[in-house]
Amino acid sequence: MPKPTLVDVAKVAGVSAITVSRALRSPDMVSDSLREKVHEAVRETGYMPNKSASALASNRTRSVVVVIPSISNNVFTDVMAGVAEALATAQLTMQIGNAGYDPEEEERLLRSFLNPAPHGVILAGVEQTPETLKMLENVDVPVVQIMDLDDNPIGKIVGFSNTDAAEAGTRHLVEQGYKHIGFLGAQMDPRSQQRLAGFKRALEKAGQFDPRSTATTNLPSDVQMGATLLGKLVSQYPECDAVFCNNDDLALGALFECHRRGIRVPLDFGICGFNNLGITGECFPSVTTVETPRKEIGRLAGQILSVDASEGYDKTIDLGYSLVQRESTTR
Amino acid sequence: MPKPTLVDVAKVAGVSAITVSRALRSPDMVSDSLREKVHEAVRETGYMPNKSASALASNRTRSVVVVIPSISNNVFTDVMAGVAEALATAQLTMQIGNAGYDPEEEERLLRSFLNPAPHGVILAGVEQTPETLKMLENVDVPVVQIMDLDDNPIGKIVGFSNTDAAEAGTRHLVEQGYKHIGFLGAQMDPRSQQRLAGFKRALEKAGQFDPRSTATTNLPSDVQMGATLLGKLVSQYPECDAVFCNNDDLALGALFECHRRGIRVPLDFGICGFNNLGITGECFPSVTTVETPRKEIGRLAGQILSVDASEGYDKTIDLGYSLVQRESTTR
DNA sequence: TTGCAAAATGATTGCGCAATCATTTAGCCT
DNA sequence: AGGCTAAATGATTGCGCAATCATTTTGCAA
Repeated sequence: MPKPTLVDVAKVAGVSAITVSRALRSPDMVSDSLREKVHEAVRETGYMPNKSASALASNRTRSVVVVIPSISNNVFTDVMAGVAEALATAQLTMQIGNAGYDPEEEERLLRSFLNPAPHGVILAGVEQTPETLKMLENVDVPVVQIMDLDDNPIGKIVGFSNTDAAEAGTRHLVEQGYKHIGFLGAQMDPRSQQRLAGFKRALEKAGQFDPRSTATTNLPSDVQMGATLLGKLVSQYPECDAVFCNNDDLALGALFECHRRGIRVPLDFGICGFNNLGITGECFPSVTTVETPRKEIGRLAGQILSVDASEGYDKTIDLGYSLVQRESTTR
Repeated sequence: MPKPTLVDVAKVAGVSAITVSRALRSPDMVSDSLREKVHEAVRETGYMPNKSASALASNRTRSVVVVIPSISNNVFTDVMAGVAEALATAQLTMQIGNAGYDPEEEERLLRSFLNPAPHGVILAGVEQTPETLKMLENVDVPVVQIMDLDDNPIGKIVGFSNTDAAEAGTRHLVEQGYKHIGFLGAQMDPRSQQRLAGFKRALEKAGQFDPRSTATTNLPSDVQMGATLLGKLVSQYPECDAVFCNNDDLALGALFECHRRGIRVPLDFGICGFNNLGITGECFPSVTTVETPRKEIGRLAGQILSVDASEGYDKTIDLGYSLVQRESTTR
């Protein structure tokens, strides 16, 4: 028994194939009785639409392409969860591409994903190659960039100001009275660079910036790297009495390294993270961090691509951030 | 300028369309000179194959469907990363389905993903509904189950024995001299139940099992829940002096709660986790855990589905586990 | 050279659906 | 009832590719 097609359903329902197609896709265009008959026939035959045929005929898929820098970074899995949630209600599926923080790879992935044109595209950041921009223009597919802000996005952009967020976190350390504040950063992608800029801005405003204060690497970011970088920082900047971390993994690594070295947090040393992953609120001492609306960003990006006319949304949507003060900076 | 098709490339190369198709898909079937000409024409036109048309004509996609219980669980993101890695080399893409620990939802997702037939399917565990099994049989698509073992998988199965792994972790606590060992578990899916069974087996063998020793919930598992469950455990089983946790998030939550309560780890209380997420090796004290080969499982599952004849692989592949002893159980 | 098999290339067809255009039916006014 | 418009339904076509079968070319032995 081969898979039933529209024609098979049509035969059972006693109507034409195109009517079945319409009954399923645009229910309001057919009469009530017919719609019921068609649904009955669908149930009877176990019909499932062939997505390839649909895509080929309409030159559009029901799939949103999401290209993220890393599949194992909690930040992006939160985003993905939000996207998935939003798309589910619109009967759309999600195609994940893992670009590994490389715009060229992003371009390669997109190229392979754009024929046939997907329903929409979600990209991280604004660092697309010129070829990518050209490609997206040619295909005429709705694009939402995420995790950043820009006055001139490809389509729409949903995110927050990494610079401002990092500045807020750093300023908080200043306000808590820390005098020699350092910065830890790994996987220094453009958004990390923005956060570094925000860090510098806060310290320059406070007249506290020291050129020895930043310890960064382009290696992947994880808890262990946080410990390593903290070691690097205190050896190059011994007076250092607090640190703003580019993300929570680094912050946790720094915290644990402080434990190991007998540095008292927050008394001798303040720590501020970035993102507000769940664990920062639970560990001991709990870690102050800048909360970012990751899931909400994903959800909104998915929503924007779900509706036909996304005109209701602004071109640039700033979902903001908020400082979550906890024990690691409260002395 | 519309997207170039095979015919356009063929015109430029001065050959027939089907030859272009062959030159791209089965390079050994065409002469060297022709292959070169075709590639040149592809470059010149910027041709990208239309995946829908290809899938429709061949009744197969180049996409592997991965249905996992949770998109925000680190365990499964590690698996996904492994799958993605393996598929990339075979020019296959990955379609993610998020089943939310619900076999019915898994069935719904699969139903929508199976027309046209994907290149392969990866499913977590062995708890598929009867309808799911029937569907998969009808479609005749290669299936790899993961994260568990079974003598009679749908196709192949790659994983480890959750029962044995948990027994090993619990036995380690026994061997370290802990006398009243408890169990923490959240999101009690079938694999968690197996781990609970392994826990009980170890304690019964040691003659130490106490019915008050298990604190579980069906709520989602996270660090906070670990803290909550530890509280529950010590109140219902005050003599408790060690705990085996169903996963590392719970173990970390338990560890932090011990800090808060002034319980000394490992001296007064031993903690063993499950999975060996990176952070367990870094926190203070570092946490003993049972390492599971998550990424390797994903990679192997992807590999099996990448090759045409997966006959080289056993039906059931046990990738094992290993105990990683750290400070939290070393007194 | 001829003959023949193997290798290389080509022509035709249909996959299942949606876009487009065509036709029928229902609803309503005069 | 006749005439009209809008709503509902149908027929035809082609999307771009790969499967299938057909034809041409090449290599090589006798």
